[in-house]
Amino acid sequence: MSAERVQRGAVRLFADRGYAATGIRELGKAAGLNSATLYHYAGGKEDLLVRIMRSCLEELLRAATAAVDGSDDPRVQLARLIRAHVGLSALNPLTARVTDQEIRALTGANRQALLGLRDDYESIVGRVIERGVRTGQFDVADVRLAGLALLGMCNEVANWYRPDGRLTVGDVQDRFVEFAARVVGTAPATRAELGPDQEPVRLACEPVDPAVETRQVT
Amino acid sequence: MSAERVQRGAVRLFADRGYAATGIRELGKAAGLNSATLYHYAGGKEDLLVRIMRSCLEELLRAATAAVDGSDDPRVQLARLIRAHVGLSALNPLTARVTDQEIRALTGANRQALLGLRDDYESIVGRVIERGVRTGQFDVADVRLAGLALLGMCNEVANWYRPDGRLTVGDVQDRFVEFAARVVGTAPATRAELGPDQEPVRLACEPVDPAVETRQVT
Amino acid sequence: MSAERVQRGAVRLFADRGYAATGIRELGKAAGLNSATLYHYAGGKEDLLVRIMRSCLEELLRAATAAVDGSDDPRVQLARLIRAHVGLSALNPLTARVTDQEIRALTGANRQALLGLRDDYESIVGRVIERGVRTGQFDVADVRLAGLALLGMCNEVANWYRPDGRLTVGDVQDRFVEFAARVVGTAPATRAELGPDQEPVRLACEPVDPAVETRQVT
Amino acid sequence: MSAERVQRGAVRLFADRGYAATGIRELGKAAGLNSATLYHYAGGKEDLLVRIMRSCLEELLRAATAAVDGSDDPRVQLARLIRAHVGLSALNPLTARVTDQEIRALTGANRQALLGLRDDYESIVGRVIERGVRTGQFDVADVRLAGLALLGMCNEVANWYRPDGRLTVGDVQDRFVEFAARVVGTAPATRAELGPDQEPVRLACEPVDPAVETRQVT
DNA sequence: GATGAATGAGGATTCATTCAT
DNA sequence: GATGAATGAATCCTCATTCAT
Repeated sequence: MSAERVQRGAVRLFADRGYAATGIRELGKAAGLNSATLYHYAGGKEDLLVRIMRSCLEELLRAATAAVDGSDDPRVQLARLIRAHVGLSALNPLTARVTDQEIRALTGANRQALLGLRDDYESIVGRVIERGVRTGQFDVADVRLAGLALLGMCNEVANWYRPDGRLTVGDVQDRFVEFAARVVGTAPATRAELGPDQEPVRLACEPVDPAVETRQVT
Repeated sequence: MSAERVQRGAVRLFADRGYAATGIRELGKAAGLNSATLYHYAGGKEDLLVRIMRSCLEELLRAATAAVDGSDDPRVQLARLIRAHVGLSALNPLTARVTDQEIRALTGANRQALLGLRDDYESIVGRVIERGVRTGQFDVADVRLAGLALLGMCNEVANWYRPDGRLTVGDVQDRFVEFAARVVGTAPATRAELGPDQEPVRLACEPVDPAVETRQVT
Repeated sequence: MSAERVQRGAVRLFADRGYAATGIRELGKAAGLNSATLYHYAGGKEDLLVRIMRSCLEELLRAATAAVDGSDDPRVQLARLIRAHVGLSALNPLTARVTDQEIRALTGANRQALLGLRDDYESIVGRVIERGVRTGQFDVADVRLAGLALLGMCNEVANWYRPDGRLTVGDVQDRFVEFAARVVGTAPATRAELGPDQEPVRLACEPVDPAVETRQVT
Repeated sequence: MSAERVQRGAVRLFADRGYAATGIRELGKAAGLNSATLYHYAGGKEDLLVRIMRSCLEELLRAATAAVDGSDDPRVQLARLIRAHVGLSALNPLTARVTDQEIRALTGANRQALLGLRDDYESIVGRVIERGVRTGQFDVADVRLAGLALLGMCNEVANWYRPDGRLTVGDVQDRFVEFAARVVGTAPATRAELGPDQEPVRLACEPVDPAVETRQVT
């Protein structure tokens, strides 16, 4: 399908140069299309970006909801959230990077809608920490700050993870679950507690060979 | 001095819209200058960005070096590093954000030079963790990952800290020192161990009233 | 028949926005067709315009010829000409407007052909005035100017007449016959002199509900 | 002054091809400027058109007001109005044509504003006819229609008058004053009644050598 | 008879930059 | 030190048109 080829080319370029610095002709060339034809599939540059970001945020939100719904134990919920976030970011680093950095490029209703999705996700994380603190399982002085620290940690995974690097997605998930547990002052949930692993989803818009310059994990 | 007014206006706009999306006439207007006059002070758009980023990275590097030089104890070094990084980011959130996000906008030698500065800083952090692990004070399974987690946490401070928010710079520094200590599996250095506080530097290019849309800490 | 639906949609759009400002996709949408299908019926944008204008000018010419042929009395001929022109314009205001204003949009042979038709019509009017002056029935200082004044008066009917307004087509015809007679310094021909009324023709390309913004007669 | 050269070139092209069919690059070339430089002077294509049309309508309105203010006699007022309208159209045929035909090209507030000016002018004409009818000097069955006929006659002057043709501006004014008087059923005001002649204004935006294809008076 | 896909050319506008004043 | 004028190149996007299906 051609619409996906367009998106994949766009994600690579947006991740590399940034949305504003990427021209429509470049986007066309990356998809093997005339720049005019691109409008047939994508309907404008911002629409293209919106669709990419929306697919990423909606999947993140879906995965986060599933993570929280599967258990009542904040320790387990937190571990699953981290696994979901890290997994999605590591499996789709370019899409995740674009989604994280280019919200400012959106205008009007598009911006509001996607900011809303992002806020929805972040408040899921916040509520899990709150509950952990209430149950006494977590030990955090400032719930809001702890959430921001965790989100920061996870968000940046997309900036350095490389599929062809030293670490598998599972490795990074495991380590980050531990980091997160430590940040909130609890023991990481065990594999047994987590239940069957939720495979992170590979997004249709994520380029297959992310040969993009980035900080590589070695 | 007018060159500083130019930089401050530029930082605000770059942080808000991004470098590529900011026009040189906007930069001029923000500084109260004709766009042609701007070339007198800043000598082109990329030069302007380079100077901003260089001042930020050099200060970060200076502060990190000072942090490490003042002690041999990895716990103390880590705490001081975190305080420096968080302090600089929180006191200069717009500049820090631009510095973190716009390296990709640079070309040729400028890019290489600033990537070099960033790597220099990151390797200081890496070495401190390594030493902590070697001395047995830190408990980390993967040194590289721990460094990335800490850097991620700290880098994103610039994305949400607000001077007029609920928390002082010192508050955030204190909490993040604790988070960092937990991530590497150690106890945070006490105030006494840290010695006299190194005041974070307010950069000349940081706008005074950062009334810029961002995720606010509440 | 679909070709007529295409023409009707085109006339409305051309009359509203102008030929050059109307896109071929708009034309398609107005006819409920894909823009490619439109080529099947109309064979290109200019062809579409030519056919519209030609049908209007040919009808005008036909009606003018019939008006002149029916009598030898310049007073009667003039009255019939005016009735024909005003009737056609009022019954087909959108088509008439397009025909009057968009000759400049035509190229090459198309332009020459339609300019020819228009000139043919105008010289019929001119000859009637000339004859009236020669017979002493008309009192005009400058034949050419009188013709231009009459044509101007009648041409603009298409710019303000509204079928759903206060006046019927017949009303306007009657008044304009009187105006024209006065301009050339004669008494208007009576109904009896005119003979059986020639009903103005409703063109196939004229949209049925001319809900187009125009100066309304109130 | 360069801004006038821009306007003059624009008027010629707009009158010739129409606003929508005229490209910005053509406008630039006609003024001997790069298309980008044109924005320096004119600030966009629509702005350029608006300024042209406004100058024409404002002058028309000014002249009409002066015509009416100078006398209480509807016959005199009418004659002066016609002289003003015809004079302005004949002295500035290209500008007048553009002003008359391109209102539809305007958008939003621009359109409203200029439609307002046009309506103001037309209602001046309407009121003069009304008064003439009330005083019994004019003999018209339908005031509104008489006004439309007069306006139509005068408006089209811009479509055929040529400065280098057979007739002077004064000739056309004289004849049209007579036509108008006849249309409303009165005797034309004499030169003595009219008082000192109001010279029609040559607009700054009217091209000096109107070598533009048009119906020539011969 | 109808259409989605495709394209080169061109639409208006803004770009970063230079330079004479 | 400061600026208005100027420009070629680039911006995003729409144009009219063709053609395989």
